Amino acid sequence: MQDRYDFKAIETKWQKIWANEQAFKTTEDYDKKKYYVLEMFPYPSGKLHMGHVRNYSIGDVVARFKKMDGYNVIHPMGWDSFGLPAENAAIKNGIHPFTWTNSNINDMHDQLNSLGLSYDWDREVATCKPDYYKWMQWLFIQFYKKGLAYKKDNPVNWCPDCETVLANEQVVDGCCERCKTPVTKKHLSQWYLKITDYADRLLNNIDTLEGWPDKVKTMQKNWIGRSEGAEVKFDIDGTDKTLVVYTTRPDTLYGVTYMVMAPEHPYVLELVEGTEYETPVKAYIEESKRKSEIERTSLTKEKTGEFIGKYTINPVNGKKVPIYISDYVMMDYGTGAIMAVPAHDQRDFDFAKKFGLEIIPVVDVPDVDLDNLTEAAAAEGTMINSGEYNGMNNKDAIKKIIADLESKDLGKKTVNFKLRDWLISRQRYWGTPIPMIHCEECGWVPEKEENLPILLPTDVEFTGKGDSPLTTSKTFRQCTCPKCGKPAEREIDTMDTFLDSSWYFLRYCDAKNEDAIFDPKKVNYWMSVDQYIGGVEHAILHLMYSRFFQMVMHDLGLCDAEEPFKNLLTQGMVTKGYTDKDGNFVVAKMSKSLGNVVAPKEIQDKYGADTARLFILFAAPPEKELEWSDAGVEGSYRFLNRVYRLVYEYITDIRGDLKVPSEITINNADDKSLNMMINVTIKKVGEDAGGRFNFNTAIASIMELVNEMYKYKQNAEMNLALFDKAINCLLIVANPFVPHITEELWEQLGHTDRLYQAAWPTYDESALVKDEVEIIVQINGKLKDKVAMPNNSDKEVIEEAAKNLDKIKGELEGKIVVKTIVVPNKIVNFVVK
RNA sequence: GCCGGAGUGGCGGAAUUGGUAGACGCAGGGGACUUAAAAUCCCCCGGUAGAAAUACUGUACCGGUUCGAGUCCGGUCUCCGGUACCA
Repeated sequence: MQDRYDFKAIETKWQKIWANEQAFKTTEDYDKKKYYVLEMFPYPSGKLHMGHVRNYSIGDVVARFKKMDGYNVIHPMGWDSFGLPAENAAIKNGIHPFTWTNSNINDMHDQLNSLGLSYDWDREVATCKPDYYKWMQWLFIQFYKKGLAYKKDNPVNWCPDCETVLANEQVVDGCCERCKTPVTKKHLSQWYLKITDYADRLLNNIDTLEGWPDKVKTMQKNWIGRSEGAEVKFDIDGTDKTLVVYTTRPDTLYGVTYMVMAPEHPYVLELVEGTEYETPVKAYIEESKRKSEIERTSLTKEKTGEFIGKYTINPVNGKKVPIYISDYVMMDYGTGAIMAVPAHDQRDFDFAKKFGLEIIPVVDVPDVDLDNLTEAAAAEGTMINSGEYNGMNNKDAIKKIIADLESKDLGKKTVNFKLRDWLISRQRYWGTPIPMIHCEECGWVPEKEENLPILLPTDVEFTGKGDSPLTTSKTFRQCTCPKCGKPAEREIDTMDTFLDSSWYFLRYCDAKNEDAIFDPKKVNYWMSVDQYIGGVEHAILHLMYSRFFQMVMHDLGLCDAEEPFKNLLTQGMVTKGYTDKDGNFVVAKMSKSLGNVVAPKEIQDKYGADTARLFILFAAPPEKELEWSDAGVEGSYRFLNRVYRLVYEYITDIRGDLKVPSEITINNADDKSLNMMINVTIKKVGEDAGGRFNFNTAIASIMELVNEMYKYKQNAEMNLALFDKAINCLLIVANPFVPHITEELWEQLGHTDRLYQAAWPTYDESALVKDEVEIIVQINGKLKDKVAMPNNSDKEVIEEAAKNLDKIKGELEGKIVVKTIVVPNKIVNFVVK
């Protein structure tokens, strides 16, 4: 045999066989328990990176294990194939986005197969293909009919580089999530989905997601940002207007010393018109409009603002307080105006200090000197300076004040959310056309469902400038109104690609259905997804949009499940160390710009896919960061060679032409210990790979089994039947991690069936029981000695044996044993004085 | 600031219910085989003292609960992730 196993030949051989045998094709078997393993589908950039390899290796272990464990496993893959890069390639190289995307899909398909991933390719979907986006359009129309899609003229986030609008969630630190360009505001008429209608449900259901990491749940909760408070009406002195504010601290109403409106507040211009304040106020509004999102929200920013010359009357005590405008108040949260309580809110405090405004404490917070405040006192306390509420705990006062305001029609209890409606229009070509038609007479009308899909036109120009490329089509825009039949115009914007990825997991359940989005029977069998695996960067965007879609589809009667993903595993980043420009060694996420990228192909060529998978799964638990180590890869390769040699030597040298006895007898201590090791490994790997998802420790225990087998082979009297069992078990338990080499060796052993069809072995509980156990002997909790005792010895017997150990005898000499703790099969602890 | 999470050998990491801290691997050291190298196989590998047996010490820091704490509780520090004029 060769020194090193020929991974290239073995891996291509088995990939071909699996494909020919349709090894991982799944059909609905309604009597069988199902398991849905899903990995986030990739954007077909053309090249797989290590993050993909990690994501899909994890998913593949779960899928292969669950299949062996007797589940009807669905493990699909597809392509999130609409999006900007294809369009940019078209602008740059003159290739049509479809051609570019399609060729990338083919490349990536091959790369995925070269990793030996167990996908059912019959369920493949690509969001850019008409058979998929037809149903996307159909779905949009259902949203529209349900009143969940609407068009609104509004200031929107605009990315000048991508030349398109962005949803709130796609603005990160004031910049475009994709290209990092600072986002500006633009006034446009755009389509929105009413995700805010589902805010409470999206929030409340989070607590039912037991299999989700707390981190992700908290991020979603914060993003939804529910707060309870009150709206309070303040009459504006000398006008017939009422300024409504939102506050979470109605208990501080007596501490209001001024009011602030957002510069965009619709009242502002009216209130200053014709007064001496008009000019400075208008200048301030202009200035704040000019500022970018980053400037407006920057941390170090000093408070700015402008008095507008008007006052409000405090409804609780009739006090007159001045009104300011300032950009620290946002128009799109609450009512766009606030009551300012500088004593108890830090932002108001800063503003009051700068503008010399009055500060009145109204809650006596323990350990705070209210007469010399250096910062706002936001904590709980007792009401003061607040008339009839004095002496109450401020938490109780909140309820009382709200009730009193409501009874006098001066305010009401209100719930507010940070979550905004989802802006889904994009001024781009490579996305699903929004199936809406504008008619002069009928307004916006959805396309007739029998006319779907509305295909993307092919006669467009990609200039990268101006409006959506769809405007350049001669045929696309003109149409007739589905309602009245008169000439009308189609919507030329396309959908945010996050819509496409919000329901792909449902389409996998019935990917080829031409008559419906899917068969509910199939979807109800497969859904929810039992295990979803992907990067934590989707914690808010994709995962919340998908939950929203699932709820809507549930409400539309399309499927039973209300939550799409039962369990979620967010895998950590793949990092690698490099030397930065200052000569420091740093570890960072693999990225082209840092030059610390390792291409999967490089590793596969040198060591094979099994080694790549093994290393990635072994080097760290899945949710943690994984630091790439070339030496570690080498080690994984070494291990696979060790396995290969072990099995090969067994076949040629040990078994040879001998017939393996069908009965296994345990003849001696070596046999007993090897047999125990076999059973321990089956148990441990099953628990770690199928339940805890700690693949690193699962692999460690497989390595231990291999070490044990080498020792046995060398030192023990060979028990052929037992060793044969060990060899077979080893291949089965290692198969989910390293499918090619194990499948090959399985065949070499002479099996005529396939390993991918094998059942997970059951372990023998009785084989796990040791005859003799090692008991730890402690004095005052410190380890002093160990003693071997028969399994399940009585407490008294153990204590006696421990006492009689020479070392313990000596230690106990002249001391009084105050107490003795005996934990059977584990420990004896003498407490002495 | 707020909300999460984490701090264990030279390194990645184990220790699942409070019961031998450091499994497994990497790196390192020593040995066997070889003309030699590679590969392979075996042994050692937290710290201090010691030739060794062994003793003491050790899971970021301080304190607590407990017969017993990496694990539980209180406080402190550091790092990572998320988020932020959200009223």
